[in-house]
Amino acid sequence: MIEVTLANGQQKTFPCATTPADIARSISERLLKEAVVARVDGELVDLNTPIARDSRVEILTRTHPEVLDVIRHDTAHLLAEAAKELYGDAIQITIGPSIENGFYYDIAREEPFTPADLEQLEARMREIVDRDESIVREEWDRDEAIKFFKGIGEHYKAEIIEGIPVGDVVSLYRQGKFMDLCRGPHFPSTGKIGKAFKLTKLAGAYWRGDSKNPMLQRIYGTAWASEKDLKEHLFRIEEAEKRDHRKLGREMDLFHLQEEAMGSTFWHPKGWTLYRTLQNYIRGKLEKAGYVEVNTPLLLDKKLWEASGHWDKFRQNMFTFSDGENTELALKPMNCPAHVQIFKQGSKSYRDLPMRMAEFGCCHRNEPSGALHGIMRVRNFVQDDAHIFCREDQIGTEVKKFYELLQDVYEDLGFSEFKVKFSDRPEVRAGSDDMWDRAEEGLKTALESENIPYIMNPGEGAFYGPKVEFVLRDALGRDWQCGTLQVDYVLPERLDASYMGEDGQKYRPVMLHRAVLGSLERFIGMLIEHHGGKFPVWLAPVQVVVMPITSDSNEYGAMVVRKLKEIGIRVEEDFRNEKINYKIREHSLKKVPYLFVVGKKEEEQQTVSIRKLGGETQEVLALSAALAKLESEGKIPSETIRRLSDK
RNA sequence: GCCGCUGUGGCUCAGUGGUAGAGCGUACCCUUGGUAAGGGUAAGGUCGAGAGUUCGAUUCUCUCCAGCGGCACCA
Repeated sequence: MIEVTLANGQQKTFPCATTPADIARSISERLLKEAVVARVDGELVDLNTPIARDSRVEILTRTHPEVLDVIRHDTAHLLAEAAKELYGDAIQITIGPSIENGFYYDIAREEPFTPADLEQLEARMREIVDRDESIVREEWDRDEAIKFFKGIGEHYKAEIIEGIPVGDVVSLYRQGKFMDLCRGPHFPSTGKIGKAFKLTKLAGAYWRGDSKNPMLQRIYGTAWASEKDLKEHLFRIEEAEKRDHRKLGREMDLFHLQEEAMGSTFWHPKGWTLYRTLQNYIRGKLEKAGYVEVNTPLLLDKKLWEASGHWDKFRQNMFTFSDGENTELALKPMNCPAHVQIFKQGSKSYRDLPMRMAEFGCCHRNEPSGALHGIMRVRNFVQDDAHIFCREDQIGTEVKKFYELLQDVYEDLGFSEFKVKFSDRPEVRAGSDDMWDRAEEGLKTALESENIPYIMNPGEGAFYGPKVEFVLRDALGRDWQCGTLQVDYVLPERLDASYMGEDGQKYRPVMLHRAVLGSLERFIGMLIEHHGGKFPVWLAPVQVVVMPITSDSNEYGAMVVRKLKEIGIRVEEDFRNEKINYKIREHSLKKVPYLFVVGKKEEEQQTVSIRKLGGETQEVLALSAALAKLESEGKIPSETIRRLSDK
């Protein structure tokens, strides 16, 4: 007999090898009917997994949040079964995990799948749900399983099992005539999976994620616990499409891209205003945080990149050419080596440290064509880059100061949430293990002493040092890695930077690479999507449009425009011979935060009728009050630094 | 770079083996209208580029380019 503790704390005894299904039945027929998987001592298992010892058992139904993953995984199996039924030996199945919002299955097939195939597959998946096939776990000997999958022509599956140690037992799941290698758990039958799923897209994907391997066809799908959840998800996708920065960039006349300059941005007047506003905002913050701004050459001799180590690792992603004489040059892909050159001019003393050197550095990287994406991933971009040259014992304070700056900026820009990721040494790297130990330790200590919670991101550091990444969550719940902070002992060594210490000896400075926004292009793309184009007033490229009701009020309107310009508001006038409805609609679609309507009444009383973007009503304010309102709302929020400590 | 899809006026998109159409936008005219589209007229296209099949290609085939969705990459 075993003793089972239920979720409500109740204890019951059952015969040995009782299954969660038996337990559910003992509680109520209804629970048995609704049960889909169980959690035994913290681990999710099938309903018919025998329980061998005293355990805590929780019976889960489909509405439990952890079950969603199982639903998605089950749906992936439905897809594989449907595909085998429809295409048989013409395909091989490989892997099909659950992912955020859904699942995918990678399938090997000569012929490409078409959207029509997706419809067929989806219809067949629904049939399999209707058939309500039992899903049964079987334990196989490893070698037997390999033989089995080879026998049915599933060589990818066989290859996966070959990676499992000899003598191990592998679990297979059988549903109808379909067998798949799988760890589980799964629902007891296909009928319970439900039909709140949809196949969404087709894509290529490399076998085992390696570009040297053959390419498989990946079918993506989304799956949910209920039809309602599915609908909501599809609605969210539609909303995201409406906010696409490429679409809004065009509609709001911010920028454009074209073939002749692929991967580079043509900033239109309004977009450039936005860009400059953001840049000036950051510039103000940096100045108050004790940075100095510099500017360095775009073109640098290849020798410098060889010395820094970038040539070795990134040459294929650099734009290089000869000057026609003896020199090979590269467009800088980043600013660090150039900043070291400035540091090296003259001799530096420990008294000069920390030296915080910032640059809105214009970088070029020859990104693979398939990587380009709107203005989010481009070949020509500007970073809000800076390098802090400091002593090792100053790392902690500098990390703290940077973190404060970062929090301050993110808050101003309308982000309330961000995550911190810690990336440690990658496989291919520069510098000794000893150096990496020190760099990783120093950075971790700095984070921990500031009580900054972080998650590990193993092996993802830069080639010269460990990296902290700051990941913003936008209004649609998507994550964007923006800020970064990297500790680097390698470059100062390689490029021979030094300072004189208190004892008159030469020392190597440590270099902290850091950015708050990352690439301005990418950040602006993200800002556009985060705000759906409806920027806070201080960022909006056009803050106010003044529009007279009839041409009789043009003169008064022009005066209002003049007054707004005098106080530095970005204002446009719309004196066209159009109805007020038409103008309201047009400028609302262009997402102008404030529309000032002026007519006879306003002129007589020296007021303006204000319509705020998204509002249904209007507010009539004295002109002087309206000016004061805009002046305060339109101000760049860098006037005060809230949490920044003094140097 | 790899796999798939797409490429028609400024934008969104129809369409056809016999060299093209709509809506919006633009220009002009009428309209002076109080908070999300007033009316009329007109202009505007080498149908992504090149080659091939054909009497004839925007349409079919091939190559290339770019965009889109993924994968790989991301100092």
